[in-house]
Amino acid sequence: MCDYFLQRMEGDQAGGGDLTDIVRAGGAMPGNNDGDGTSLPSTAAEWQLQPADQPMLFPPAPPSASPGTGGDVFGDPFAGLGDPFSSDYSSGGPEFLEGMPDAMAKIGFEAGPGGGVNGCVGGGGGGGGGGQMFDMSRKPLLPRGMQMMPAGIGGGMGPRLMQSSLSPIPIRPYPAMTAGDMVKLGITPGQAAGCAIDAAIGGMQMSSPRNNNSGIKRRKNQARKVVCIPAPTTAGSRPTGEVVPSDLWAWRKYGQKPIKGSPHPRGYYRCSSSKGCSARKQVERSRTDPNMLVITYTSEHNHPWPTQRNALAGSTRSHHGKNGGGGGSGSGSKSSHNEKQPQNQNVKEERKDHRAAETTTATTTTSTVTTTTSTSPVVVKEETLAGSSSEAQARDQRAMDTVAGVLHQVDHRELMDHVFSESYRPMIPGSGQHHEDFFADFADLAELESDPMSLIFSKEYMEARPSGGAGDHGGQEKAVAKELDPFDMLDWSTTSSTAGSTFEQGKRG
DNA sequence: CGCGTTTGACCCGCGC
DNA sequence: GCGCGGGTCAAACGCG
Repeated sequence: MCDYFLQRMEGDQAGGGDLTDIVRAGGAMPGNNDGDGTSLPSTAAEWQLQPADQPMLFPPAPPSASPGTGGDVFGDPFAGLGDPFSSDYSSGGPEFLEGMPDAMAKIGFEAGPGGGVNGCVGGGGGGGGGGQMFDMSRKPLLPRGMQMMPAGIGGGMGPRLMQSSLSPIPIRPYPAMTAGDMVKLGITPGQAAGCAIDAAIGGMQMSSPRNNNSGIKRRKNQARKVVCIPAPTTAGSRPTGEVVPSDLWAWRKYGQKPIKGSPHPRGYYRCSSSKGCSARKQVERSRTDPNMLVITYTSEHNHPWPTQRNALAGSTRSHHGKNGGGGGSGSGSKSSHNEKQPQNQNVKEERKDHRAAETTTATTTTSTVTTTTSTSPVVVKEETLAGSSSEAQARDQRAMDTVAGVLHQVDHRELMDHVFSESYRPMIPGSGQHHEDFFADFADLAELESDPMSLIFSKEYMEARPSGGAGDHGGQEKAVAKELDPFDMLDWSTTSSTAGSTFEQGKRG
């Protein structure tokens, strides 16, 4: 991997200064072992306990966690963040901090040399202006508790972890690569891993309907959102290792293609929640870090959250899996539908949809929001392509490859607090439901007998969690967090077993 | 029966 | 204009 990465990185300065906002979302996830057998903490407590100076590889995805898609047309939960990067913070540094919203202020940024924000991927060569993990040209409204990668991948990418100095909520140190790792990867402090995401965005080709029929232009001017998440590897993986995190939308796979230069194929998914919905997403693994999945959301959902009927369609297969997990977390070996949710869960999803559906999405410029939930590091990048170029395409995969390295984590509780705070609450015309109500609904739902929650905590999920758990915070707290954390409701089930040949094949096209 | 995945073929954008 | 690579279509098939 390293060699490959080096090759990829050689001659590439990570996009120079065009690196943009990359925020790492992530958090404790159900502990499980990744392909490397690395045991990872699954709870906040665990994360905390994780020695800051003991870098870990990217944590595997939790069997029941996903980037979440409750927030926007892309099905992204972070859509609720709106466009936090709307204001100008190009100067970064103190100015940046001052103007930074409360959420951001708590992140504990370190003013890097040159006024840049250290801790951000210094795509531009550390500090100062150049690229940065966060696009300082935009106002980063990160959820409280969110923390930037300490010392930044670009600024030093050290193992040391930055704790939110203001947030009482402990920030889990993200098992990020160490400086040494970066070096091995050929990433210099000046090269923001996060740059990758930007690059990926810029160069990634758009998935879109064919021109001849749909009339939708291809590759250009299409809003999309890139989410980098740890790939479920254990409970949520197929025999072959293919893992597909699910979100709250119903997706139907309509294609798969091997991507040149990548050992992993890219899966193409279309929203099946509603006919005529143009929402699509592409799922592929990071070339350099198989444990990371790069999900690109394209187009918008033209409908509210999956209706119970629609969402359920064909979902029984996956949810009534032989493993009986009942929860969608990649239960059956043949669970063909990773993305489907149990009926009960759909109920909740519908509620969530009320707020999610209205989130505006397409941004006119690049904006990346990386947040960290308690269960999974997630990098979200949202942008509208102004155009495509070979150059961008060239950066594409590099971006993805490095995206994993720039994720940041944030306590999911605070994250959600922000996500559902007034600031992030999507404007919902005709909807009088406020976030308080929303949470109330959550609470109510949590109490339901056959509540999705019960499904979420599938057997696999529970088993995957380390028994010891370093449960300093106590199970009760965790439970509460779970109830309030939509992300935990996400399903990380696997796709059908028939796809087992997915990675082996890769000879299509 | 309806939904999903698989997968070969086709189409299109783009670079040369 | 050609070839490559990526994205989509759609028939075949599986599953509950």
